[in-house]
Amino acid sequence: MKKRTTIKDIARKAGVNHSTVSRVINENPAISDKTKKKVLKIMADLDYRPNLIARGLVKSKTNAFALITPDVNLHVAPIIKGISDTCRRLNYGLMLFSTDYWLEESRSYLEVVKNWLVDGVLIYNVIYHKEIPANIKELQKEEIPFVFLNKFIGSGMVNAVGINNYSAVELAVDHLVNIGRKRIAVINGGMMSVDGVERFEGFKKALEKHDIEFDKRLVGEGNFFYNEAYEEMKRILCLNMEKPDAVFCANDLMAIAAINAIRDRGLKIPEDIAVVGFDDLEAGKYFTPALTTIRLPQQDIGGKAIDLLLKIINDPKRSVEDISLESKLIVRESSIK
Amino acid sequence: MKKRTTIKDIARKAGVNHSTVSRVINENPAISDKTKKKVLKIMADLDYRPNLIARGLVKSKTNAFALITPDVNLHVAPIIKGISDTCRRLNYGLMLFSTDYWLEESRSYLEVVKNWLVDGVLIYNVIYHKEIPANIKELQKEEIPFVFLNKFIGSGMVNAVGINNYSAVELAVDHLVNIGRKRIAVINGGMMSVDGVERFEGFKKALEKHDIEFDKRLVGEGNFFYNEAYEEMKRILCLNMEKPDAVFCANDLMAIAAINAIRDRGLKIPEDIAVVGFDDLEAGKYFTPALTTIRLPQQDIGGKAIDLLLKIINDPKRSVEDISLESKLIVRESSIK
DNA sequence: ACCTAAATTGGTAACGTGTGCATATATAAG
DNA sequence: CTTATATATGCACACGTTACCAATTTAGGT
Repeated sequence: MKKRTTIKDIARKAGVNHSTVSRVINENPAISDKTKKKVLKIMADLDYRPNLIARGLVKSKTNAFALITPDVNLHVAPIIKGISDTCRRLNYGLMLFSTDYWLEESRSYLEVVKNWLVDGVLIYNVIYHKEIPANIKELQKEEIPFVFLNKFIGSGMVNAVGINNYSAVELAVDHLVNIGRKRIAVINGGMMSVDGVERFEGFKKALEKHDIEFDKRLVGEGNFFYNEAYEEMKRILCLNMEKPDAVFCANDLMAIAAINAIRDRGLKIPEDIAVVGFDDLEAGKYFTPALTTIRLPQQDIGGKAIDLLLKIINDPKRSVEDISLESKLIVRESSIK
Repeated sequence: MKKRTTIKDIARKAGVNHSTVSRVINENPAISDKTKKKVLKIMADLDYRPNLIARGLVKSKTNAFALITPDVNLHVAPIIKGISDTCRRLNYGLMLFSTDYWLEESRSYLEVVKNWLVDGVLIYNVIYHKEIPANIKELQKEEIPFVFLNKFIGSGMVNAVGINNYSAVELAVDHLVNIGRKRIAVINGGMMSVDGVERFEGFKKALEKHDIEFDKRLVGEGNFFYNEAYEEMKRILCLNMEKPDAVFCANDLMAIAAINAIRDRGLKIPEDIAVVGFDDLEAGKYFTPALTTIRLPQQDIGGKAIDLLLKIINDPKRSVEDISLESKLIVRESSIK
C-alpha cells in the first residue's frame, strides 16, 4: 500500500506546525481564518484523511462498535442491517463477530472485545438464561459498555433492546380468539432459546387472559425447524380427543410445517384449523393459504440499541434500561373467519 | 472504561524494560527462558491483551478486513457468514459496511477504506458493469488490496471470487431438457444486476447448446421480486401461441410467483409446465410442489475470497485471478418427469 | 508609540507497541 | 584470568494524532 499523507505532510506544505493542522481538523476556534483556509486547501489537494488508528490510540476511542452474534442468517440479517445502517449514519464503524455458537458459553465475550478495541458492544444471543452468565459479569466488571439484543428484556439486569415476545404472542392469540377459536394448539420453538421460552410463556399468559384453559396435550415441542414441527403437529392431530381449531407456531417455518401436516391429514385451513406463524418470512405471503404471522421490528432494534449504547458511554453510571419493541399482526388467509 | 494493562505495567512488575516484554509477546528468540517465563506469568496474572490499535499504528497493519455490501439480507447473509467465519479462524477482524446502495456509484469505496484502516477490502456489489468503474480504478491506484465478490468473474480485470452463473443455469436447463422439455420460458432478474444479466446470458447459451431456438416471446422481464414475475408469467401464458412446457426463473421468489401464476391459470406443475428456481430458499422445499432449484455455494465464497485477499497482500504484484465456484442442482417435485 | 490583553501559533509530551542499535551480562576459548 | 564471542537486555525513537503550556503575534486602548 502507498504511504498515506499525514498531518505532518500538510504542515510542511503549509509552513505551519502540525499541531496547527490538527486544530484545523478538529475545528478548534483558536485559529485564524487565513491559515485555516490555507490548510484546508492543502488538505483537499492532497486528499488527506485522518488516520483513525492514531487518533484512536491517543483518544482511546475508536469510533467503532462490535456486534457479537452466534450466526448470520436470515433472522439476524435485518438486525445487522439496522445496526449497520445506524452506524453509517453516525459515522461509526462496525466490527462483526460471528461466533458460530461456540462462544455462547465457553469463551468470554471479552476475548474479542478486549482484543479489538471498540467503544461498545452489542450482543445478540439466543440461548436462554435466567441469570446473567459469568462472562457478562466480567464485562460489567471491566466497565465495557454493552447492550443485549433480544435477551434479558424486562429483566432489569442489564441494558437490553429487543422485541416484546409476550405482547407479540398476545396479538396472535387475541386474533385467533377474535375469529372464534377457543381450542388453540401451539408448536413451540424449544426451551433452550430465549424466543422459544418467551413465546411459550406469552402463549400461556394470553390463554389465561381469555379464560381459556391451557391443555398440555395441545403443545407440540418444536425447535424452530420444519421436521419436528411437522411431526408434532401430526401427533397432536392424531390424539384421541377433540381436535384443535387453531394453532400458533413460534415461527413461520414451523407454521408452514403445521399447514402441511394439517393438509396431509385431510383438514382444511383455515376452516378446520387456523394457523398463525411468527417472523413474517417473505415467502409466507405467497403460500396457499397465505400465512398469518407476526411482523417483528427487527430493523429498529439496531437504532435503539445504538442509541442506548451511546447513552451508556456518555454516562456510564446511569441505571440499566431495557427497551422492548412492539410487533405487528399480519392477517392473511391462514386465519380468516 | 477501566484502564487496560499495558506492556509497561508488565515490564514494571517484572523489573524489565518494556521492549523485553514486547519481545516475549512477539516470540523473539533473543530472550532468556527465565525472564520469558517470568514475563509470561505476569502477563497471565494481569490478563494482559495487546492493544491492537497501538500495534496497528506502528506496523500499519490492523489485522482486519472490510466488507462493503449494498445490503444485508437473506441473500447476503450466507456470504457474510462465510467471510466472518473465515476471519475468526484466521484471527482477523471484520468491519462491515452496509451502504444501502447509495455507495454503488456516487461515492468512492475509498471513503470508508481510507478512513478505517484495514488490510484489505471485500466488495460485494450487485450492479452490472461492463467496465471497471472509476472508483475501483482509484482503489487500484492507491494499491489497496481488494477482491470483488460475485462480479467481474471471468473478466480478468480484477481479483474476484463468485459463483459461476453460466454453468449454474446450464445445470437447470440441462435438467429441463433431460426431462423432455423443449419450450422453455425464462423469468429474468433484471438487466441492472450482474446476476440478472449473467443468468439470462447463461440461459441463452444453454438453449443454444441443446439446439433449442431462443424465443423472445418466452422471456419475462422480472426484477427478482414476486409481483412483476407473477405478472410476466401470466402474460406469457396468455399469449396466443404454443404454451411453454417449462420455465426457468432467475431466483426462487420469482419461481414461486411463476408457480402461483401457472396454477391460477389452471395449469398443472410439473405436468404442464415444469418450474426451476435459483438460490435454494429454505422455504422452497416446503411448497407444494416442492421447488426444484440451484443451490449456490455462498458460504464458500468468503473463504476463497479471503484466501485470495491474503495472497494479494503478500504479493501485491501478482497477476489478477478470479475464482468461479460451481453450484448444485436440487431436483424436487416442481420439475420431475 | 507603548502597554496589556487577547488571539494565534509552536513546541513537546503522550497514547501503547515495535525495532535497530548500543550496552551489559554470561559463556567459551585460550 | 584475560580476551573474544554469544546471548540478553536496555535505550531511544518511531508510528500519526491530540492536548497542554509556553511563546509569539496581533489588536485595542491610552
